[in-house]
Amino acid sequence: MGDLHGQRVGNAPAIERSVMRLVLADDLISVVTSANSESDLSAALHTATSRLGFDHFALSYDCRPGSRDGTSLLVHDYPDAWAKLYVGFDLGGNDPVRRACGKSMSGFEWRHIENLIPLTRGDRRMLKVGRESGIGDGYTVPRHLPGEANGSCSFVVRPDATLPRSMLHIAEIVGAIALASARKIVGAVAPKSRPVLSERQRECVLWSARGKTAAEIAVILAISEETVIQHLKLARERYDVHSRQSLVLCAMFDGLISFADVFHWWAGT
Amino acid sequence: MGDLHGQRVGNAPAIERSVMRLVLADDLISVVTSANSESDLSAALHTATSRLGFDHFALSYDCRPGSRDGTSLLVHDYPDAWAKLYVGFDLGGNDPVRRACGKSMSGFEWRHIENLIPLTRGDRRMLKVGRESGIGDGYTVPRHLPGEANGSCSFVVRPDATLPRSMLHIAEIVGAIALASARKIVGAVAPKSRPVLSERQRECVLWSARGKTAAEIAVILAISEETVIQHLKLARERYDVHSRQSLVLCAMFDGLISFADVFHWWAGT
DNA sequence: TATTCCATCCCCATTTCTTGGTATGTTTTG
DNA sequence: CAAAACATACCAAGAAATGGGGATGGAATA
Repeated sequence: MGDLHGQRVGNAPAIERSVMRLVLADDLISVVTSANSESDLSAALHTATSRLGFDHFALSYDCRPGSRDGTSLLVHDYPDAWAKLYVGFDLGGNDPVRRACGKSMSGFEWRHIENLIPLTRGDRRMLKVGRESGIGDGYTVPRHLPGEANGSCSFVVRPDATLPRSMLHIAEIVGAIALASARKIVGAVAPKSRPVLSERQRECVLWSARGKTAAEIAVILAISEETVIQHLKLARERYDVHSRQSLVLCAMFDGLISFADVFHWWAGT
Repeated sequence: MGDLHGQRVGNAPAIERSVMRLVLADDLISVVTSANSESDLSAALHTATSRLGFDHFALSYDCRPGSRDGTSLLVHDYPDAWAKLYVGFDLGGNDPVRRACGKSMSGFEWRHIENLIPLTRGDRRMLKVGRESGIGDGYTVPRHLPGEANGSCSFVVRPDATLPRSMLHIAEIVGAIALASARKIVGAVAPKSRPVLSERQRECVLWSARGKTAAEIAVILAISEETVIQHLKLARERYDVHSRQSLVLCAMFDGLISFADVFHWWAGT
């Protein structure tokens, strides 16, 4: 084996551990990927949690962040004491981990949470109560779909234990896949035959989303203003909506235009 | 991942490949993590790209409008032909990969892009032109921070090559870390500079997003139409936009309203 | 306590959008 | 090939949105 890309691989036990980690990762990934129901997902995460060296997990997926009657999914195996406190006092709205999720693109250790958000006294009190209820340090994988959903998947150890640091990257992948599965489960967004706009219609909608008027779009696309109006008219009829706001939203929901399309252009101007 | 799952300890070449992959992953992660400038990041991604078995990479990171300096970052090593076409014809606004980023929580293969968004003829044409310019299949890792930024990191192979599937999970991690580094380089946006709408303003924007006119919103909220117009006016000024389309998009990007807010209401009415 | 922000209401001039038509030539597709 | 879809262009009436002025009372906050 020896020298790989300039790095010594190390001794035999190290190799064995590496192989074990990778095989473990592949195993867990396939298990979590195949989860097609809430109970499947819970079982898969339970398995992953213990085999990665954690004590607890919690996955939450909210289609409507901050609202009440939205589709949401919460699976966890937290100690009863903590679960009761958390749900009973609606601590979710004040959870610093949850807040930190909005500030990170990838997984983070709870011990480093102050690098992401400032902690208030209430936050520290909450973390302390958590420790008293069996919740120690943790690693949380956040994911966001602007305008659609927020989710997080946390792997947690007991108060007297330390995070299995060599497993964090695997936890990151497993967590991400678990969230994708969660989205599949609650979303169940069937790829139905949606009304697709023609290319020209899409362009007009995009420029409209960027805040341009029909006259401006006409100049940009080098066509008549009447033609632009016609394209937008037909596009509205396709979606059966009567305003540009709704038209833009429909096009965005269908993935015909994206935030990046709009904001990137804004940034470059 | 099924192809990975089949690999088992006991097969010497398989073990070697596994160890190589892990060592490679650890190696690349530390290289990409330590990137502290645009050129660092470019070099790190260049290394990662070739060692993962890809031919090209492209990372883009876009901050939301309103943030001051360095609102976006783009590093890539695409062939000149494609880069010139892409920039010259402003193909970014039509890029289906970019659009698909808004619909996925984790990395996706370009060949499966139709599972995420519908492809128009123009999209297919663009992909075809890409292939003629040396851009084949790819794997893109998207990340979103509501109200702050969108980013994506793509790893691409030549048209005649196939994606190194066993490396995709490592690509996912490397891509995520690269985006985190990009965020570090560009600089996190101060959250207080973000315009926040008042509750009433937000309500008006939401009903506007649902396709209601000012007069209708007035009836719904039981206030004067003039008041509704005033709320929307102030909201537009906060975001410095001049159309309801843009206003709705800004509010949605900031997480003040969501697709669920709009479409669930549509569904339930 | 003073100031700022919020919610509410009003007016007016101008621009833009929506809706209803019609029309011609090209491209795609069954 | 024929039918359908697309891109282009035009007209006209009425509805809606935008941008510019104001004004009041209350709540929060510094």
